[in-house]
Amino acid sequence: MLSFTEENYLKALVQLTVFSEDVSEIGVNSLAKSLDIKPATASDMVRKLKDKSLVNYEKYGKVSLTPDGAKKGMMVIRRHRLWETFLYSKLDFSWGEVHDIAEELEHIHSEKLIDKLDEFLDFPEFDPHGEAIPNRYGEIMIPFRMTLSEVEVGKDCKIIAVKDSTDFLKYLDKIGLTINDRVRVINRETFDELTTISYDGKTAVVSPKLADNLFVVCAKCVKAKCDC
Amino acid sequence: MLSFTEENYLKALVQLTVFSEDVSEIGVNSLAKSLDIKPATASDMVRKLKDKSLVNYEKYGKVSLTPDGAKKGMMVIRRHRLWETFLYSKLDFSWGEVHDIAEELEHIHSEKLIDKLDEFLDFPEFDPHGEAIPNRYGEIMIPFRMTLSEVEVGKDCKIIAVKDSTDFLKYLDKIGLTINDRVRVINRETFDELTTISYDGKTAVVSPKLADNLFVVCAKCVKAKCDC
DNA sequence: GAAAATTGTTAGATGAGTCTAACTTTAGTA
DNA sequence: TACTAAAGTTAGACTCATCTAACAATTTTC
Repeated sequence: MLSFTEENYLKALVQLTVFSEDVSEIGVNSLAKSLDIKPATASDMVRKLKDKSLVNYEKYGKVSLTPDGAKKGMMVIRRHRLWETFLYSKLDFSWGEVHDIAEELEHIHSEKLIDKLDEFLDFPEFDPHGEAIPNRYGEIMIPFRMTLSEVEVGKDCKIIAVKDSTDFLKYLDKIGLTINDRVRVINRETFDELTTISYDGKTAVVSPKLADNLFVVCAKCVKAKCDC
Repeated sequence: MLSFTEENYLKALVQLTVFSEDVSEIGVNSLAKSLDIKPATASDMVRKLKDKSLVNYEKYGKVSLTPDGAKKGMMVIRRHRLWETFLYSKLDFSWGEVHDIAEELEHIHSEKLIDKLDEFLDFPEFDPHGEAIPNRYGEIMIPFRMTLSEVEVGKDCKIIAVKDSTDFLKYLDKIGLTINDRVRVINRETFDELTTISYDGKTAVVSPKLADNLFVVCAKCVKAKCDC
């Protein structure tokens, strides 16, 4: 059984490699930085993970996950995202609150628990931040993502995820936009990229900064890339 | 913030003192035994807990909980029992499976999480084993307990708890008895104490051994001691 | 009340995960 | 290419929770 700490290393490695578009290996320094520990500590731990065949590594080289390590890291992420979904949709926590609690819950080991939780939540595909949830085999659909900035004028779309910064979330609350909302793009100025949208009977003008941080899918086909 | 380990000590102490009818202090040896560790380890830890004002202790003396220690231990038990209830009633786990998973879940710290979970479960008073769940202030109603053996012939009662041994649970499953069932006592032989009961349209004759291990309340007033 | 049994303490060791400080290797640049 | 900066490693130390082995205090029993 992996320790709490080992799981965190694997999770970080998945996030830094599997979920990164171009990087599939990474240095000890950046790994340490992402875990907020000293390189010396990470160096030791990477050796330990290599001994357990969870990572590939040679002294002074790069770190990458073995298939086994990737699967185990992916399961931590599965647990994290399922718990976040539970907290958000069943216990009524806000977006901002779920992460820290899920950081603890993700280390509860029972596989049966997670599969039952998955079923209880009706096999959600995305967590409250719109991140895809790996299935019980550790497989994940990484969807193409379209932002509100990319939606053509006249089209309808649906918000599936948002950039999770406190200020941004507060602003969204204020203008009454939330996940799963349907939004129509009414106009976009070529001069300054200000976008006029309508949703829920309201109309608003939003900045490109906001539009860049709202991830959406086509309201018709529910895809990020389509010809609708 | 208390460590996983410290919490387990406090939990054990609550179980050995607060929940014990006559004992309110305990020796290092029995504490060690109940935690399945060596007395030497417990001895050290007790000193540490004393330094944190969680227990009262003098060398070669007895251990007892301070009010602060008792409250913190009680909260671990609250978390444990609420999670057990969640696993049993929402995720459809069996009685026997919930304990081990709850042993891990009980150490998730967020107070808000537990209060929300409590609300989600509709403020249950008893866990699936029929044990009372402490409230958010660490207060607990320890009910008088009546067993099926004590119910007078002709009266109705409701099963609120069972002795949790695998064999016993299997037997209950087989005869179709479960928690929350209403049972009427039809007859009890003075000779061998065999009790005839009816429940759910069925009739069964049960041994004193079984009847002693089924905890019930009066079906009318939902109390263990009553004049109904 | 002294011997035996039980209970509890201390000292020293271990492994996990972390740190700092000093050193080594690799990579980037003038 | 040689120097410097960045990245990585090693050694030694610390904390936490545990152990074993030896010893000390207390309680029980005859």
